[in-house]
Amino acid sequence: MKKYVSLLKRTKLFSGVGDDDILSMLNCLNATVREYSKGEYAFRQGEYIRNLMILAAGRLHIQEEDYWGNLNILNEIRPGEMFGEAYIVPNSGPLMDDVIAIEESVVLFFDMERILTVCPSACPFHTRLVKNIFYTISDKNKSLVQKLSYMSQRSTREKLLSYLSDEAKRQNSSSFSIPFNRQQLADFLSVDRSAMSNELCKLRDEGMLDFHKNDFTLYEG
Amino acid sequence: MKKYVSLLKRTKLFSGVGDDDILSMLNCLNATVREYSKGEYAFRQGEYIRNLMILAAGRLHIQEEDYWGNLNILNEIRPGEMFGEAYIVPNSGPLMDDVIAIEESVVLFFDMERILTVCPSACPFHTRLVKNIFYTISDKNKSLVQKLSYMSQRSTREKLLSYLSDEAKRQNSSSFSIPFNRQQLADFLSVDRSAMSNELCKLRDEGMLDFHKNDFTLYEG
DNA sequence: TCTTTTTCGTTGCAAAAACAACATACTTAT
DNA sequence: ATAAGTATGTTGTTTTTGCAACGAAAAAGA
Repeated sequence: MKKYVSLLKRTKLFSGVGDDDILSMLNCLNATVREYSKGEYAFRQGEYIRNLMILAAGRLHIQEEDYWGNLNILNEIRPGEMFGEAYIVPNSGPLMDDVIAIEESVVLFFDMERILTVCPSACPFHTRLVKNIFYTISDKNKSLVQKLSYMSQRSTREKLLSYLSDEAKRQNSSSFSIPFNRQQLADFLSVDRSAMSNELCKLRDEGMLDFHKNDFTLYEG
Repeated sequence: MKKYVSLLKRTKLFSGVGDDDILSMLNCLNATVREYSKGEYAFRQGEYIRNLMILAAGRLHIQEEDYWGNLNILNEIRPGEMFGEAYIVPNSGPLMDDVIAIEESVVLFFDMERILTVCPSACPFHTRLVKNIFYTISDKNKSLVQKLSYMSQRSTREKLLSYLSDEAKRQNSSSFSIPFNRQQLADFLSVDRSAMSNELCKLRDEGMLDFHKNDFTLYEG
């Protein structure tokens, strides 16, 4: 387990916890390791999950196949990222996705029941851990809600406006940079790149905004 | 505070906690109450939130106005529901939405720091509370991810198929009922009702599924 | 510097969705 | 039972999007 400490201390879950404490917590949380070879399924749709996982190495895809067999990649998990946190809830039902290792991967398993059943005497950093998990999930929640608010707009134009408007708010300025190139932005908003590019230029021509590469400026009506 | 106990025991947050324990926990969590008149803002975009809230009575809308002044209602909060849980994270930045009372409303405030800083000696149900919050957020998270996976489909047809396919999985049967009428389903998937109705009928004519009102059946290819 | 690759805007076309309007079936209230 | 209201399906028109293809600009590499 020792060799994972340096990775874990950089994760959100163990942020602010010292090396020694991480080690004792790994024990406290009943941590176990499993390796997956490329192409192997870590979990399959229909299984029940009872652990919180952190990917230590490799790369995972969370994907689902619909009733008619169409594949859809929902998320890519990279080293240090937590997953499975949404399936810990009792009676949350079986996993609806597949989790597949697209590279040789190493996964750490934590006993979820032990995480939430606090043991302050034995493990002084337990409270910190609970907070960290809580914060991580809250953060994820927030970004999901935001993304949903972009995606629920009907047109490409409205999606763009709500996203850009939000970024302006977030960065507290009508001039700001976005972390996407055009293709990535289109993928993020689930629209066609060329149609989006077209719409952006229309908005520019209408005087609602201006941009140079990833730098945008919004103008008042 | 006593008069809120019967409401609180029915919330997810205090599920499994007895009346007396709820009362002592309200004290432990520094609970406070505030009333809002119809049309009054509980929070405004740009404010910082440091509490977890439960709506005791009335109705709230979480809404946002974009840079150009267009209003968008993101969520409706009903009595017993928790909100603000995503803004507790330190450095999570200011609130991006407005929270407005659309009816005379009563809101309970809980000190978030006290929730996560567990005090097992004084308050035996604290662990239970932490679990409940965790479960609530996880649940919310899960449904957000699911909805996002429907919404990220490009066409109405694909949105329908991914949603219906998921419901079949969830209810573990190719025959199942959905909790929406057509208009609600269209709103949920952010598509036009008549176009969706049209697409449903096409899918039926193609032999992929069948439906009577809210009861659906999916057929193998 | 020159070449290669990637990104971005632009266009035309086909497909799909939004919209509006209406007919029918179904519910609810009286 | 009847009338009013609501939900759903249907159709035609307009608008938007997706798609494919291409050239210019920018970035990355040799």
